Amino acid sequence: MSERHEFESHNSCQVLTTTVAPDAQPDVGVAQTRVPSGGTLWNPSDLPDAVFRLHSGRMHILTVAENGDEHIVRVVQEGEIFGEICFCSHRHEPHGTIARSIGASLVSATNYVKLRQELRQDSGLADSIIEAFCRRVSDSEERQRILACRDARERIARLLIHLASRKPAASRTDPEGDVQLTMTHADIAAASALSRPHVSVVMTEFRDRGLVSYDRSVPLTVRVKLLRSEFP
Amino acid sequence: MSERHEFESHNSCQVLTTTVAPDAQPDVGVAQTRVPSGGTLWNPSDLPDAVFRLHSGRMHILTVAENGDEHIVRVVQEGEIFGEICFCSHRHEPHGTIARSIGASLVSATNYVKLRQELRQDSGLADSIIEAFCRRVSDSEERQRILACRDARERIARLLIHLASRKPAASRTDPEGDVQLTMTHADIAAASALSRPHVSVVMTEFRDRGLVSYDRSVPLTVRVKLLRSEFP
DNA sequence: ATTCGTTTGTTCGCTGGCTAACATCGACCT
DNA sequence: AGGTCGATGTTAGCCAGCGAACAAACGAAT
Repeated sequence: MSERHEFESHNSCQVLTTTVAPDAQPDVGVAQTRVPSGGTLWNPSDLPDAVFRLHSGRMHILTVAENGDEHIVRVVQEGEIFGEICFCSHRHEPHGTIARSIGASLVSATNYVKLRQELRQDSGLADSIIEAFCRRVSDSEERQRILACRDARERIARLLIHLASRKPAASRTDPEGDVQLTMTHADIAAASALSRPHVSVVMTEFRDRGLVSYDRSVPLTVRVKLLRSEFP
Repeated sequence: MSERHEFESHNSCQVLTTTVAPDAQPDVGVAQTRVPSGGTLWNPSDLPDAVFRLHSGRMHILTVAENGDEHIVRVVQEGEIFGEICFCSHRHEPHGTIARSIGASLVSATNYVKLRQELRQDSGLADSIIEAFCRRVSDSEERQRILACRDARERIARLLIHLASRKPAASRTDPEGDVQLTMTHADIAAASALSRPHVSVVMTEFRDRGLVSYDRSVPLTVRVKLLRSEFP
């Protein structure tokens, strides 16, 4: 691959690290590696030259700050493609993330040269990757719109609607269209760029108005239709 | 192409509309169409089945609200790929945007079936498209980070740095690293989700502190290094 | 020159959300 | 049981930024 591109930073090409192709076909006849529970598939010092497919299990991609704080960048589900591909001149620098297996996982590995060959043969793979990108960009742009709201109520409402809509249909069995989310007020605060106390205030108000329901030890349920009608 | 994916909305697959592959090789021997100044390449009622390459000129992709308000979604530069590709079940619905030529433009057209064929033959094209996606996601995520800043000064500073960094190196001839941007305070306000008056206040302050320079009829110059040192 | 529209500068009162601080609840451990 | 820890509820004071409103400066059109 050529080195035509000199990105200002490594960010632009790090994107694929966390881009997934949800519906790519599982490879047949490719060697699979077993990662034990809590094991790492790569470390911050590894070079970004590998692409993986998760056949079973679950992986967290996370950054570790100097003080040891961990931040989960992405959760990889079964069947997804993930890994480190780098298109810029920083390709030969380590990437700084960790891929940790939650439970035992089965993965197969390849590299970007092979991936590109596969891309040319398997048009379904290309579709999957392009779709994954489209989803990712669409998600990111929606979050921008949410953060651009100046009203806290609206910001939280839109965030909840967005998160609920993004949940795969399989996990949304409720006939009313209600969706369960497992996140704390602090998580909502972080995602909406609001303070945690104010999130609690607004959420309490939403609960009183019947837009959401939750309690200590009762998970958050979002009444999507109601929220949508109140925040058009 | 299969119709495996049923997106919740049209948004996820509309992304390619405005995704560009900046460094794709110009086609050789492909028929080129001339679009006169102010002419449209597509209209809101057209179906999203075409992909274009802009050989020369400039195009605006914009939405038109009911009241006639226009909103520029993207500016397409020479050499970029753009158009309407749709991977979901909404493929046969019109897309609602207009592509208008700013000055006379020269474009060549294809469709997504051909594009995918080309993808399999021309690995450089795949690189370009993947890189374009990576840039786009990276940009979008940076904007999220900017909007998440609670302090107006920091928000504007980061936005200016971001916009300056995104400008192609060719247009940044200044040895000091200063970058010129052509946008009004209202534009900055829209991009940073702040009120226009407050943007003016902060910008005046920045100018007094020498972080930027501008005046009526003098374009905005961003002193990137200075800004970076003040807002780490 | 005059008019018009657009961009920028500036002020003022108001309020929404922040910070800080603390209380309460429930789960989990031992 | 008690103790610990994280999540949630709640309040008080403060201030950054909003909205509204207006003035000034400039360009373009007539």
